[in-house]
Amino acid sequence: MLSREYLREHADDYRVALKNRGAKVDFDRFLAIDADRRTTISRVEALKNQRNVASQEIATLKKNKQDASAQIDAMKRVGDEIRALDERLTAIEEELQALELGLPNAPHESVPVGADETANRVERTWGEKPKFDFTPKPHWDIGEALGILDFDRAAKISGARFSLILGAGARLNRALIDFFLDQNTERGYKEVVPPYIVNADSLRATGQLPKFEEDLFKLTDRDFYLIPTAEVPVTNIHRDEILDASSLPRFYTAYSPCFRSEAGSYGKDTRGLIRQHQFEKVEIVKFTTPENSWPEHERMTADAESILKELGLHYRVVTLSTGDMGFGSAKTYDIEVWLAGQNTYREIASSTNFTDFQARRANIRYRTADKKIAFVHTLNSSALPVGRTLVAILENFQDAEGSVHIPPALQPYMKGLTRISAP
RNA sequence: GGAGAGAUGGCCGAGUGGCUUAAGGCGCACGCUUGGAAAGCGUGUGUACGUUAACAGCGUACCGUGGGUUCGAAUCCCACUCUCUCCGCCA
Repeated sequence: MLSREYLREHADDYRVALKNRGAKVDFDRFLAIDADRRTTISRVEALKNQRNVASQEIATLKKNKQDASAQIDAMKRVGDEIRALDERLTAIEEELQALELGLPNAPHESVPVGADETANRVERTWGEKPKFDFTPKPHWDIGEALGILDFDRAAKISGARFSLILGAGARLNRALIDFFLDQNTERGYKEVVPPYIVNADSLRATGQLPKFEEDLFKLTDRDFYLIPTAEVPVTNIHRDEILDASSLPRFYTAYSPCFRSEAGSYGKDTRGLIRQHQFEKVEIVKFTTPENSWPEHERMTADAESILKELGLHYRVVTLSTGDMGFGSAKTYDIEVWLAGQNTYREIASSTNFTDFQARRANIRYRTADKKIAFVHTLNSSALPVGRTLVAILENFQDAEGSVHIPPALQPYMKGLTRISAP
């Protein structure tokens, strides 16, 4: 959500932002309703002032045992007017809120302008593509041969886009969670275990609702949703709070399962672990002051990158273009890891500065040193997703025999196991 | 799942229709006092929206949330949410 004042006073700038995003929203309707709201408020508040003054007079008259029926009759008419205007104002406010919740964040000036991912800008690359003297296999072939991935049985248990991870693969899965959390807590992120089921208010705060309900799993009997990412419960930790400036920045990290309906993505990434209804992820979240959010964004991205470096996984960092970035984002870096078996880079982490977009929806504020109140900035990144990291390890560290070598950084988490071999 | 009790400012807590622009206390800030401090005394102390050059004034709203009754609601009525206690169930 953006401030109404900003939208009024920088309407032309925002129109450009909408065009660059390729967003189709009725911004002119928003401006018209906003103006209507303010004139209506002025009218009804003048009437309420009149009523407040009159009820003091009525109280005084009654106290002195004098007749107040003329004043009461007059106020009955004023009351009817107030009721009518209040009803109108409620309708205006409802429409205005619906419209403003549908307005995306304005991209930062450093974001490349473009319609889609072809306009994304590569910022840097780390490591090199591993070399093989055989044709590297995709992870689904490796995993099934090693007996650590079983998609057929997962389909029997649940359906398409679910996975069953077994034996050493499950052990590696667990090791990754532990390793990621250790990496993040060493860098100052506070570990939390949040709820994995949240209410609609929380999803509205982070921006998944109202526009993206179809991406979520909703419980049918109650107003509950399964979280699509730990970003949702962790960002909502401080919803409706006023934090002290001295307590900022605040860094959090959380492991969670993530649930996504992936509606509309039929036919995409149908094989393997890349796109699942349920996956696991460790997330990092930052709350900062506005003046610190951009340097903190760079540091947060570097934090996620350093985990890939520890694992020895080749990657590149790209800045998403205006047409490719998410709804609430002011700027997003995607970290794309190399997948040797599929001969391509795939998104493994998404590092976003939301500026005050989520903070306004979530009403997360802070008190500055000189006692003023302002919205915080929120940021988050994967650090890292478990399944896709598992994929990268299987594909990049396979050998000609079909075994997979465990990166040295993970070996302590695997009781010293150095490789997973065929049974 | 059943029964009961609650929800008031940063915190505690009074308040059952108009003298509440929410008493009183604690905390906090500033001032007086002091060699300095404590104590004491005094003053101040929320948020949002509207108006505005203004974070100055003025106005409106806010006593868990949403409706209703009334000239007027923290106070009366209805629904809901959350918290606590006890019972049942359960990892």
